[in-house]
Amino acid sequence: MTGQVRTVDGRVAGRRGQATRQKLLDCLGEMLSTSPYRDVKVIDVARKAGTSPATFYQYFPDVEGAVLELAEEMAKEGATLTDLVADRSWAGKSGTAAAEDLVEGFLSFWRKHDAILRVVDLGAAEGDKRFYKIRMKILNSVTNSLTEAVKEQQAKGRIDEDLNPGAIAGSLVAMLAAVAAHQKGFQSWGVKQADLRPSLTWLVHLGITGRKPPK
Amino acid sequence: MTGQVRTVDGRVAGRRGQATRQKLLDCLGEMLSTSPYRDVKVIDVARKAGTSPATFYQYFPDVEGAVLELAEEMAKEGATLTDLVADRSWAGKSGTAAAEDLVEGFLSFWRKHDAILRVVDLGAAEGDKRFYKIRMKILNSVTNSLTEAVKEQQAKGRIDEDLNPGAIAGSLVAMLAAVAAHQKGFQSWGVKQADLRPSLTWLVHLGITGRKPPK
DNA sequence: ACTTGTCCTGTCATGCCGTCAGCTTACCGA
DNA sequence: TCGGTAAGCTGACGGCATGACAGGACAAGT
Repeated sequence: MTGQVRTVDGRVAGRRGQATRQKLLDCLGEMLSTSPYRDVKVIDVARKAGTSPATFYQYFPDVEGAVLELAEEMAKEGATLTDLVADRSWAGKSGTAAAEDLVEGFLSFWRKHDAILRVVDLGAAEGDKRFYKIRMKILNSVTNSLTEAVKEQQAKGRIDEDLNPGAIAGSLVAMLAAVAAHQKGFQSWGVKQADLRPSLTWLVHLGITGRKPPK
Repeated sequence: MTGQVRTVDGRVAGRRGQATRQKLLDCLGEMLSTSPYRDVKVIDVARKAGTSPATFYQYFPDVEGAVLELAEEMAKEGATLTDLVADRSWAGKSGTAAAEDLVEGFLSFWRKHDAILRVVDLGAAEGDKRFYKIRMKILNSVTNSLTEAVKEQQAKGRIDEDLNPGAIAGSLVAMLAAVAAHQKGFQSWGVKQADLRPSLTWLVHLGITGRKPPK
C-alpha cells in the first residue's frame, strides 16, 4: 500500500534519512504550535532541526507538503476516535455515559493536535481536497456511527423522520470540533472549561436521542 | 471615537488616499477568496490594484494588518446578526421561526464572508487577541441573546439549572459557524445543502428550549 | 582500499519583503 | 496667478526565503 518512503528526487530513504525526515516533521509540528501558520518558514524548521533548508526540500516539496504528512500521521491516530462511539448504547444512563465519553475523547484529541488541526481546518475550508480528505478521515468514523445511532432513534419515532441523520450527526461533530478549536475563546467569554463539557454532553445526547439525559 | 484614517507614517489620508486604500482592501478580499491565505503576497495585491508594493505599506503594516481592517469592516455588518435573535419568542411556532431565521441568517452571512472569516477563525484559534476580539464582536450579540433565552427556559424548569447557559449558547453558535465554514464539506458526505438547514434548525431549537419544535 | 549508493550542504539565481528618498499631484491662501 | 505645503506615489535597494544543483561526506558491502 504505502511502499517505501521516498525523497523528492526519487531515491529510497534509508535509516538515517528517515530519521532526519522525522526530525524535520517533529520540528515543524513544534513550530506550528508556537508561530502562526503563515509565518512558518522552511529555513526556521531546518535550523531548529540542526540541518539546512536544502535537506528539507529533499524530503518535502514545501511547507504545505510536510504539513500534509504530519496530518496523515495524526489521522492514523484519529482512527481511535471510532472506539468512542462504536457499539455504544444510547439508552438510559449508558446513553449519558456514551455522550460524556464522546465529548471528552473528542476534546482531548483536539487539544492534543490543535496546531495541525487548525491548519487542516483552514486547508479544508479553502477547498483543498487533500486537507479535506484528511479531515474527513478523522471525522468520518465518528460521524458514521452517530448517523446510525440517529437512524435507530428515528425508527423508534423519537426523531422526525424527515430530518437527515447524516446532517444531524455531521453538525454535532462540527460543533465538537469547533468548540475544541476555540476552547480558549470561551474562557474570556466567562465560560469556564468545566462548564463546557456538561453542556456539550447534554447537547449531544439531546441531538442523538431527541431526549434529555436522565438525572 | 475613530478619528481620521491615517497612513503608517502618520499623515492623514485624504479623498484620493482613502480611495486607493479601499481599492487595496477590495483586491485583498478578492485574493483571499481565490488563493490560500498563506500564498497571498503583498506584491500580488498591489499589482491587482494597479499600484506598487510601496503604496501598500503606506496604508498597512503587512498583509495581516490589512486583513484585520477587512475583518473590522465585516464585523460592523455582522452587528445586523443581532436582529436575528433580539426580542424573539421561543415559544410554540414562533420558536420554530426564530430558529429558522437564525440558522438562515447565520449561514448566509458566513457564505458571504467566508474568505475573511476563515482567516479570522485561524487567527483566533492561533491565539491572536486581535482576531479573537473581532470574532467575539461578531458572535457576541447572538450568543448573549441566546444565553438570555436559555436562562428563561431554565427558569421554566425545561433545562437543567446546573448547565451553564453561556456554554450552551456558545456551543450552538460555534456549531453554526463551523457548519457554515464547511458547507461544501457536507456535500461530498452525501448530505445535501437543503438537508442541512432543517437539521440545524431542529438542533438549535432543541438546545435553546429543551424541546422539539412543534409540527 | 575500493566501489556504490545514500545523505547532506555550499552555492547560486530568483523573487518577495519592507524602507527610504525623492518625485508628482492636489489643495489653499496671498 | 503663483508659490507653498502636505498628500500621494514609486523606483531602487539591502536583506532574506525559496528552490535547484552539483559535489563532498559517510556507511556498507566486496
